[in-house]
Amino acid sequence: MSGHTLRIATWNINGVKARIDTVSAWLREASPDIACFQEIKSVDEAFPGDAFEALGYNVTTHGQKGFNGVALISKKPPEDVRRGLPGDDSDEQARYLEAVFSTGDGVVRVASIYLPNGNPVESEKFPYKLAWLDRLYGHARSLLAFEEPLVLAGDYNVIPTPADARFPENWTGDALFQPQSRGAWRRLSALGFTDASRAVAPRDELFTFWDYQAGAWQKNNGIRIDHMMLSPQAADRLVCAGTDKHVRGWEKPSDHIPVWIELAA
DNA sequence: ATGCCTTGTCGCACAAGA
Repeated sequence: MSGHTLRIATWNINGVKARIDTVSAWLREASPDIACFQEIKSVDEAFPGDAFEALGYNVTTHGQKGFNGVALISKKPPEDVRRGLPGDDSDEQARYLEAVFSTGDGVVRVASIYLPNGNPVESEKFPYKLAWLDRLYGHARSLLAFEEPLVLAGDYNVIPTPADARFPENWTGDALFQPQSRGAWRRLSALGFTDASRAVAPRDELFTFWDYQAGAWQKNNGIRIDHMMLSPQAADRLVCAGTDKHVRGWEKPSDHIPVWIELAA
């Protein structure tokens, strides 16, 4: 061990154009080595990469018009960039971006994931979510064969357990808390991934999302849906984890907050 | 609660989010 740590974060920023100042302020404060963004809501050509490059970052995007879209912001340039989740060539939604980064101690593979919301459950959106979870399972299993530090980070749109919601009874009919969604989450975990936030703080609230509506933030009506899943080789290097909850109280906040880990590097 | 906010779109309201 060199004694250094690699700081990796994930944040659903809810629109990069509306969040340039907020995101820039957070990058200055948190100084992550790698940041995974979701819901950039921008095509690649319109992504304001200059603002982040001015802070010393490389910018890699996988966007689409209006909705969805993911990005990787990194102090070191990415290698082996993969855009899109394998398993369905007809899927045109930009929800998956993966790359490899060199560190002081080998490489780390990082994915920025924006899982489908899936509501309402009686619509076609819910089976799309479950199919996407199945595809993620298959791809994650294939990546585990590399036996390297791997971080699957992002907005999973899954509330894993009742402890991950302030009012779990309010979510029983929601796609985020359906038995099928939670079952798919458990199957992914059972492949051998470590839920970094829970591993470090088993009993804390650790909410990552508070709705803009009905004073959810003021009432602490939150849920934990942004997760960082670590391969065994990444989990072996886990030093600490946390959330930047104070960012939810800033001007023009996203409805999600940054979630981060530090890996020995 | 179909509501409550917020963002993006080429809008003069709407879809989507969670």
